[in-house]
Amino acid sequence: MTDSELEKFKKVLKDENLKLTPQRVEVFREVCNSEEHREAEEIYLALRKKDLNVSRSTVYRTMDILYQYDLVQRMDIGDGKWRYEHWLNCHQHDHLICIRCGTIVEFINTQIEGIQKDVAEKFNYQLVRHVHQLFGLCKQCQDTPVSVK
Amino acid sequence: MTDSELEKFKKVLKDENLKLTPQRVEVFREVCNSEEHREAEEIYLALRKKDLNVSRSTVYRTMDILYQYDLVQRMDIGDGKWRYEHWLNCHQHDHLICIRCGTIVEFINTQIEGIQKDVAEKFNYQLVRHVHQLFGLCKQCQDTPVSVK
DNA sequence: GTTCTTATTGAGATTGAATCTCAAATGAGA
DNA sequence: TCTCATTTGAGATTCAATCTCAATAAGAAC
Repeated sequence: MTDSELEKFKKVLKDENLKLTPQRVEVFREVCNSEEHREAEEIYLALRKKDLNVSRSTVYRTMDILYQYDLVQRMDIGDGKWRYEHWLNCHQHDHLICIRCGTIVEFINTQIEGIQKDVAEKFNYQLVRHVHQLFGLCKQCQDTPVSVK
Repeated sequence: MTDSELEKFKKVLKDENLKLTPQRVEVFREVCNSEEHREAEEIYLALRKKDLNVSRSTVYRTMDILYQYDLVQRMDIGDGKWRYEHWLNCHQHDHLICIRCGTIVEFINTQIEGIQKDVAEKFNYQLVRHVHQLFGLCKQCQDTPVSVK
């Protein structure tokens, strides 16, 4: 987490009359310093492991704030859990997800963006956001036989 | 629900050693005869309204079977509930979803399919399925002021 | 049609992620 | 430093979905 990222967070808190607490800073730092796409529970456990004891409730609440004010991105791959990723210097990407091992890879395709705009326009929808996820088997899982119990 | 659709369902049940029960047929019929994208609960209530008393458990279980054997399509728009739609004569479409009123419109764009294949290939993923959802405001919601309580 | 075996149903209990509650603790402005 | 509204933490609650298990019913064999 760079200083400018922290400043951005502080500004949002100030502007929204939210308090700058150590817990909130630790949660934000934890998200910023990882390139993974993690669930709230994983972020909570990562903090505990570092002896930064922020409660589960506070992690969930802070992730909500971060998402609400566009400081993190979140995605739902259909298993009922939000996955969070930092949203710094890397706007506008979509995801390739391995259905066996769960590996998530990001991709950018500017062509699709244009098509999305066309589709929305055609149906008179004012586009706000989109979800575009490709599910498949990553190279490694294609080459690894399914283990038999 | 046409006869051929019912036959298809019967064949799946037979092939999988599953029994043809009146409850399963009613659930399948209910899904086939609607063009909506409904949650299991809504399907359950629709059946009750018609005095076809199939239990909630059975509706959930039957939807699982129907999805598992590709007789229905299901989607997750991020609110923690599966929405089901019949999957007859209309494969391969994606969705435009109004973030205010929830209206769901289907769209087909063959160009995107090609791009998806290219992306998967580039990352060495063997493509299995995809989720592509555009969220925005439908025409009506754009023109309707937000009601104040 | 009858019998038998096994799958299915229904009602309620359980799960698990996320949210809510409320007393105690703590920011931050005065 | 004081004050007060906000935040925290722990546990309770919510809600869709799944599981459990006794009662029921499908459907194969005869």
